[in-house]
Amino acid sequence: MPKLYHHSYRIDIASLLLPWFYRYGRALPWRVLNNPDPYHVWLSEMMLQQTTVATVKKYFETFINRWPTVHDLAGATLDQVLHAWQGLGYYARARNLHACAVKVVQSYQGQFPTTVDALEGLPGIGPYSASAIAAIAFQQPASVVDTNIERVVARLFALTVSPPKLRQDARTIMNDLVPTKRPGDFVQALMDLGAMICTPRQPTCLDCPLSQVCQARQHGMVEAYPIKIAKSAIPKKYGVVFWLQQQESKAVLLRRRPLKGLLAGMIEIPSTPWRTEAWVQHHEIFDYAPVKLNWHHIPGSIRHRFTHFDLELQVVSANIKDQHITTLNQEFWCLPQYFNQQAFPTLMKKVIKIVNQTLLE
DNA sequence: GAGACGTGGGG
DNA sequence: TCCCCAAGTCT
Repeated sequence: MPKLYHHSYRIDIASLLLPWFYRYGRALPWRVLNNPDPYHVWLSEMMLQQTTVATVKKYFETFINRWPTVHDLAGATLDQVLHAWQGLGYYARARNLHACAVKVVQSYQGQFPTTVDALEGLPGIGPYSASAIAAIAFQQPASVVDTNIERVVARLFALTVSPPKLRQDARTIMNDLVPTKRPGDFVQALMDLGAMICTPRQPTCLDCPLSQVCQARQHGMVEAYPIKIAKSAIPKKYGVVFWLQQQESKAVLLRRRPLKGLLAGMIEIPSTPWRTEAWVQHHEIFDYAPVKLNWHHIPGSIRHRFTHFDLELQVVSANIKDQHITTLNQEFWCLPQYFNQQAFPTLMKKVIKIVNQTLLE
C-alpha cells in the first residue's frame, strides 16, 4: 500500500467527484439515475469490454430493441446473437453473452444474482464486470477497477508498480474509497473522469475536480502514470482467399469457422491457412482450393490488423458451372443478396468489398 | 502468468 | 501511414 494513501481520501474524493459527475457525466443509453435495469447494465458491460462507448451505443440499442429482456435473449439462437454481434469484435463475448442469458434464466429464474461472487460465476463476467454490475445495478460497494479507474488511481496516489500488480493495488484502494451511499455513481464518475479528463495522453488537469489531491499532479508527472510496458512487435501473416461463384446462380461458397479460436463461429470465405510465410508457390496455394479450377488473381490485397498479428490476404476467384463440388464439413453456398444474413466479421466484409470492386468493373 | 482474442477512431 | 488505445475474460 502506498505510504501517501490516507483513509480520509474516501470522503475527499467522493465529495469532490460526485458534483462534477452530476454536472458533466455522460448521458449513456444504459445509464439511468435510479434503479437501472440489471439486464441493461450487464449487456452494456459485456459490450464495453475493450470497446469504445461510441461503438457500443449502436449495438446496445439494437440488442435491447430486439431482445428487451434476458428471457428474450436466452430464447434467441447463438447464430442470431453472433449475427447481431458482427463487427463488434471479440466474438467469444457473444457466445458468453448467450450462455450467460441462458444460465440466468435457467438457474436464477431470469433475475441476475446480486453478489460479486455469484456474478463472477457467470460466463463472460470476470472480476471487473462482476464488481461493476454489483455496484451499478445493485448498489453494492464493490471494488471496481477498469483501465480508466486504474489510471486515475495510479495518478491520484502516484503508484509506481507496473501491471498486473497495479490492478490488484488499485482494487485494494478502491475497496476503501468506494462509498456505501450510491457506489454505482461513484464508480461511474471515476470511469467518466478517466475517459473525459484523466485521459492516457494529454489529460486536462485544469478541468479535473481531483487535481488538488492528485499526487502525480503535485509531482508534475501526470502522464508518467501508470507505468507502461513496452510492447513487442506483432508478426505478419499471409493467406489466400478462394472466391468461388456459381456461373448461373451467382451463389458464393462460404464456410463457418470453428467454434473456438479466432473469429469463432463466424462466417468466412474459404482460404488457405494464415501463416507467417507468404504464399508464393501456386501448387501450394491450390492444394487448399475447394476445387481444382482455373483460378484468377484479383488485384489488390486486404490488410487487417488483429490484436496480436497483422494479416494480408490475396484473393483468387473462379466460376463453377454447377454445384458439382461436394461441400465439405462447414461449407455452404450463399447468394450475394443474402450476405446480409451472414455473420461476417469485418475482415470478410473487406474481402467482399474488394471482390465487388473488381467484378463490377 | 502470458498470450489469445477484433475493431474503429484519434493524434 | 503508423501507433496507441478502449468499461476484460479466458486458458
